[in-house]
Amino acid sequence: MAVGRKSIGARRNPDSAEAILEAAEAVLLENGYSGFSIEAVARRARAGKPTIYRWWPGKAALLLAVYQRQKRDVVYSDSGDLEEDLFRFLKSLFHQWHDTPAGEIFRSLVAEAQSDSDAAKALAEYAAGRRVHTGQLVARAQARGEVRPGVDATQVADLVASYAWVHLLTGRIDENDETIRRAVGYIVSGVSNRETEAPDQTHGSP
Amino acid sequence: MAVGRKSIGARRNPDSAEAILEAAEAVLLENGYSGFSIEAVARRARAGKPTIYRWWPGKAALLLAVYQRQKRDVVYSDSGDLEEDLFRFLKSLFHQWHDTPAGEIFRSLVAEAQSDSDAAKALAEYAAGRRVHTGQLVARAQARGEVRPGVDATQVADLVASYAWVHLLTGRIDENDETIRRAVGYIVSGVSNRETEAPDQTHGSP
Amino acid sequence: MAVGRKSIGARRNPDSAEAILEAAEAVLLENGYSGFSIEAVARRARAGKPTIYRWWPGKAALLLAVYQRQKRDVVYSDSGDLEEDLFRFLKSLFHQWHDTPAGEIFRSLVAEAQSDSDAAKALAEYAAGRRVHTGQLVARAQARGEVRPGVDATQVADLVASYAWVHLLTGRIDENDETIRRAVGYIVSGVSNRETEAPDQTHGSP
Amino acid sequence: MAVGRKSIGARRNPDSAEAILEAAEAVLLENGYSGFSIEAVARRARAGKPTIYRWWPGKAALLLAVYQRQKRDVVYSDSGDLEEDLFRFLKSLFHQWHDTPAGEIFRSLVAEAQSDSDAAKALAEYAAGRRVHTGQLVARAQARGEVRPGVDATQVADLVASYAWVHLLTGRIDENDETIRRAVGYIVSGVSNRETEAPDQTHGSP
DNA sequence: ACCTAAGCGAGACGGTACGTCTCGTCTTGCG
DNA sequence: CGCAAGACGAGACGTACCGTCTCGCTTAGGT
Repeated sequence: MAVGRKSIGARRNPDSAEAILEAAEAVLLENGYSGFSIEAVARRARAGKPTIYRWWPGKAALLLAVYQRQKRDVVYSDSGDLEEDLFRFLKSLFHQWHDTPAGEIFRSLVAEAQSDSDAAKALAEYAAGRRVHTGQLVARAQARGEVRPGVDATQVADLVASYAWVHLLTGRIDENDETIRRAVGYIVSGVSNRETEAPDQTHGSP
Repeated sequence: MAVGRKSIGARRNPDSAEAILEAAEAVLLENGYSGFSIEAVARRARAGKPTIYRWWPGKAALLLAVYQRQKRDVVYSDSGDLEEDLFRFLKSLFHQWHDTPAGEIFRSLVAEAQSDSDAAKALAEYAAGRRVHTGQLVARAQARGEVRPGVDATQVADLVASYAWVHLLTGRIDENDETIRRAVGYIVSGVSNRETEAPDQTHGSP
Repeated sequence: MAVGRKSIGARRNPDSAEAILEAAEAVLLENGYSGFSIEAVARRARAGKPTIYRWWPGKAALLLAVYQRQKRDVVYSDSGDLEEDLFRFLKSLFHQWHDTPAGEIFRSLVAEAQSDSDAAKALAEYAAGRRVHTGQLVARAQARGEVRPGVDATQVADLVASYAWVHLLTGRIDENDETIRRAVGYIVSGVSNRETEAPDQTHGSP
Repeated sequence: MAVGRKSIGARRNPDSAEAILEAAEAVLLENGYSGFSIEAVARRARAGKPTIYRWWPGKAALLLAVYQRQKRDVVYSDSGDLEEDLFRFLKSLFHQWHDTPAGEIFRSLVAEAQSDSDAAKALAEYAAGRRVHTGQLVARAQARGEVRPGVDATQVADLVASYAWVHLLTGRIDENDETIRRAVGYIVSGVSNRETEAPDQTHGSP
């Protein structure tokens, strides 16, 4: 906690930016989105409000910066089985959202995006990027013939991501493995090439 | 617009409640969620703030009431084809969200739920209810053998609803028909019983 | 505490009036003037607000009624010595203000009179009446030749009453006897007929 | 009327304080004590409410500040005759209370002091100071042998001030000269050293 | 014996003010 | 020129009372 941080002359002090982001994350974690205010962040960071506004135009931008600062180490496995890959991806994502500030931050960002157009734009761009990224899992499966050729990989990713988002937004990121796997199964078998298979006899065929 | 609305005795005046909900909806539409405040609603409804607080504990509850007041005439068709039914459902939902205040209200409600636990609880309950409801479409298809026996109808509804929610929250409710139909197709064929079918050659191979 | 008090037909129920005045006094005593509100009185008296407003036009009138309801047993002695009579009067008044709700009530009434013209009018009338009344002490002394003929008895009473009021309003009703007696002495010897007397060598010349 | 008043850095802006006090005085004058509210003052001063609360803890403190801001130029003459001095003092005081906002402000302050202990304390201190101050008139007369040695000058001032206060509080500051002079006469001759005099043949002996 | 008139408790109504919070802007003085 | 600091105008928050209104009830007095 940088105490007595001062100006480093006529230029931007990166320590301040860092302290602000850290404080923002801490405030978000401790008091939730409703307690997240520029004032609170400034107080916590021992920074002046103008210093925050100088670097980020407002709450939304700060929130976004906090989210992007999170090092995202979601697993993008390549087991050779799309269903397994997507399951692991969701598990990893839910785990990250559950055990790190990332979930709270992302929730806040989505909320903010509903009233702030800048945040909305940023979120849309971010989401599109993630869809393409996650879509590569599907595209890979498609390349090895696991998925039918005509399938839109990005849209499959959209379905998976939407499932994850809504679980986050409705407080269901502690969903059990079986349920997650089943959901993934519905999607994967919907795009699968293995037509003869009779997948997902959920509760086990004898 | 009831002018000079007064007390009707020692009990709630439905006119006031109605005027407040109407005003809330109007404020939300005109100024968006960020401009939605109890003060603004009171002003618009020509009601005292305490009158609002008497009936709704806060912003979240009012928002929820406004949403529930919306007469929801989403189409739950029964065409005998699940894919068609779900497509029509999504189309109808997107249309309602796009052309009536419902979309803006629901966006606001989801946002509110990220910081207000009452709203979160209410939203969770509401969402669960809708999943069951929409799930009946799937259950019906299951009953007529269109969907495999082991499939969890509610969870299929969850996938469909999640797709819709995220589209709303990321400003994509003007999604084109083909894309929607494709997404539905992925899910439906994933739970379908018609194993021999080669579904969804989306862009049609000649 | 009259429970379940009801209407007694098409006329005022004295029990209600009584209960209201009693409640008003109690509220004033317990919470002071700042906590004295029609709502609080109604609550305490288990009376409807309109019942209060039906009989008293507002806070001021109620306050006045409460004050007048106090049985005032201020001593108007007739010792044959004006100074003694006035001293006893002040002592009695201070004692009453100190040991009964009367003081708090009167303070409140004076305060109310500064913003409410009805209370002001009522207070003025009341004060004028008291001046005349107390003036009789002086007039009696005048009749027996103790006070000079030209002296305005009412005005003397005014001086004495003013002294008392200001002591009440500035929290000095616990003034010690000697001081009170001295003040009275100044006034009385100012109107006295005994010109040869050298009165009130307070701190005693031997 | 300072328009577009802004912050002048991390310290109090005297313009704001001044504007607030001025507005407070104006509100008090125009709407009386009953119309005197922090909101009204803020509105009139084009100031935010927190700016007021930052500098004054509440209504009472603001009222007191407004009163103290009044430049008090009450006449303290030294004619060599105590009766004349006190008469002129009262005349000057009544005139000030009548023709400037001072009277309304002081009335309000006394009223406030009946429900607010801070105001009560401040008023008590102020009043004590004034008694000492006015007492100097008497002490001076005492020094030149006009007043008996044992007399408590402060207490005489108390009598005079009480007379004035109560006249203010009961709307009698337009009292005629003769009456005022007579009242002063009663007090002065009560403490006078001139024992042979037959003062105050008020309505004239032929 | 019925009817009507008024009082009763209750509590909702449209308002205003309270004192606190955060917003985003502004200006200082130090480094 | 960046920085911490914090005051500024603005306005929303949720609560307390204001004085008015209407309800459903009681009861008495006039018919």
